Amino acid sequence: MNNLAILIGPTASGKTALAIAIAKALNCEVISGDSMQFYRHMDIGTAKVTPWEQEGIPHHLIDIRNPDESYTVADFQKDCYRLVEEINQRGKLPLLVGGTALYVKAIIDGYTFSRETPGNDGFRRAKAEEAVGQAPGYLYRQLLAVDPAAAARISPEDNKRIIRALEVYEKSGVPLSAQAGKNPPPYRMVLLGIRMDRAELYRKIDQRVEEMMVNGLENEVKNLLAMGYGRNLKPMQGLGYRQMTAYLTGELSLKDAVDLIKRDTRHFAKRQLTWWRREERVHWLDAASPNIKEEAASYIRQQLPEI
RNA sequence: GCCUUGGUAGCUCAGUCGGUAGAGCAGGGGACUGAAAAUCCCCGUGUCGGUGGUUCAAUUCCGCCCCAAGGCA
Repeated sequence: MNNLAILIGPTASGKTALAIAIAKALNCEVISGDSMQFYRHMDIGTAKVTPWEQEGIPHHLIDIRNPDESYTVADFQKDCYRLVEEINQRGKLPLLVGGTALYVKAIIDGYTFSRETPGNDGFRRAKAEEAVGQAPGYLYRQLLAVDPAAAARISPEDNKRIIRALEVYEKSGVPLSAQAGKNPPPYRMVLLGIRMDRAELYRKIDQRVEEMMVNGLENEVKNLLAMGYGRNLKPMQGLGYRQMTAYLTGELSLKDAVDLIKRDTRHFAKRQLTWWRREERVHWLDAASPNIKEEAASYIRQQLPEI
């Protein structure tokens, strides 16, 4: 049976460093579960592990797409399952390190994505335009008609989810609610989470944003724009990139842009916490503990005795 | 020293023609199945600067005091 260790925690909580320590102690290869680190040329704003920091530990699913190439949860799930297999075959332990909770959940719960309906930008744009000028709830009423079960779980204001549900129905003929299920992989899994005092977390976030500025976030975004990667691309709407683009086009002062990055990152961290707060499978480690590395490694050893 | 304008939620401010007050932001909680660092939902009691007075009733009107900003000297 394949083993899989997973490390989760909000942004700036210290996942990267802890992952390296665990990997060295337990002979791991790291699989990145971060929806922004898939993209090349986006290093500073995503706080991507540098080659130096990797200390020779293999890292997967980093720098695998250009910013204008799509890479979805379903793609990730497929790649991650494959990697878990391969790494186990090498006699090593895969360590999934995730900031993007949806992606990690897709792995550990085995989300079953609808087969024939990958995202279709054309459809989405057309749907969004169709709703312009219509009464509120226009798209939601369409969804109620074709997939009431999905509609019941989606807010009438949440147009992105409404459009996706309509997309699945119209492209496949099968309601989203009838396709979305779970099929967890038969792995022996250990799930570790980093817990940090909220005020401390927010201080770390502010500090990290300042460091990104010193490290040249502005130039990184300038280069992306110069390469032709515009603000409409998904990864360019990520934290740091969106606000810096607004600064570079003169819509924000530098100070306002930096303040917004900090604020939006705090909001993001808060949302990340919501995903895991009541997840009983997580074994929480205190970020303030001086022995966190040893605690992490020994917990994994204890849960996966045969590694 | 005098004049003016302010002092209301953590911040910026609105408001009460006298019946103890509400927005935005911050902050908190939640949802999440092919955009997810995205998207969306819910949560507002605070000596209304202090102190006297008028009044059945003052955060609101009046006096004095304190603080801040601007102006005149």
